[in-house]
Amino acid sequence: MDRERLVDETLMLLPTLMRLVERPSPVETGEISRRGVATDVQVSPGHIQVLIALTRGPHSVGQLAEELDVSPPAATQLVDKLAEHGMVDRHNDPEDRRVVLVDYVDGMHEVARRIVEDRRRPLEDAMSKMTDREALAFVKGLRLLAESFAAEDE
Amino acid sequence: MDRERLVDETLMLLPTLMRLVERPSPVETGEISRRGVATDVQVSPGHIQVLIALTRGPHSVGQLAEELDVSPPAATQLVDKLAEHGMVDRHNDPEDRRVVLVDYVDGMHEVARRIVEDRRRPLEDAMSKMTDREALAFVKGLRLLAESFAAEDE
DNA sequence: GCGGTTTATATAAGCAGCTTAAATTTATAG
DNA sequence: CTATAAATTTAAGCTGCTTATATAAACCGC
Repeated sequence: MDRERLVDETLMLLPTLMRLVERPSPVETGEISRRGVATDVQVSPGHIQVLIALTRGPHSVGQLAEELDVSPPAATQLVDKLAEHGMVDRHNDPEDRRVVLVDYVDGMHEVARRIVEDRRRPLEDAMSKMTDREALAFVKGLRLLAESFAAEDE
Repeated sequence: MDRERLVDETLMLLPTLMRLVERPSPVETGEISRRGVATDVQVSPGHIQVLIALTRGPHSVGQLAEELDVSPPAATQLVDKLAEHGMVDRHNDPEDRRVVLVDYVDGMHEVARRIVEDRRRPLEDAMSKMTDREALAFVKGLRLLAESFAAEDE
């Protein structure tokens, strides 16, 4: 098969997709405002990642950095903004007072679920046009690509 | 099938993949320096997109902006940098002197091919671990996702 | 042909999200 | 009990985008 064409198409598609994903959707901020959170909230993909990670329980800043594959300062920043908007809370780990545990503010679990839900919509739309096999292959491809690029810079 | 899990995994994977793709690979800049172009060249994904687009012939700045789905100033910037490094050239379209046609500098076609080749490597690695069906499904997924996100902001 | 509008590009200013380097606080080890 | 290491934060800086504005060329109705 002509892999070369597929590779080139991916090289063209990926950055464009990246820009689209980053591009703040006006709909989204509208949705959020309707829920009583500040109108001008900017939920970036990184923030969504944090919100999703927290559904699996509280995380330290370092764990978040590792899970998202960003530097610790970047994780701090993400948490900062979510905390500003009252979505998450920091408290010290009693076991090791250096670590900062991040968790949802009481009651915000549900709000987070709905914010993530908004972000999920375009993905669900896209996946609805794939067969099960295709959807699985797509996610597998993302995983392989992430591994491959990660391997590149050691 | 459990699409919800796939969607969530994608929401976690995509931003991380984006960061990895953006992350300048030290190897790459080294490769480039060996070819006589300045050592500190930073070939971003956007620049790669331009180089690939130009393999299909000269493009106006506006055409590049449209093809990469970026604003015209962003396209100007991308061309600026490639021109600084002597990769591409601007000349006026004789048919319409407002449009700036961008094309490879004489002899740089081959250099561009090799620069793109470097960028292609991690993708080829990843795709080598997929079946033909999977590779096709993966690219189809990227296309669908791009369409879906593009549809979101009108 | 001639003013007024549209189109293609460029310049300017600004912002978001990352990075590395340095500072701070707490834990650990000898 | 001091020296070192680890977790987080602060600070500074860079890149790649954006919108708003400027400039030059083309087009259009008359």
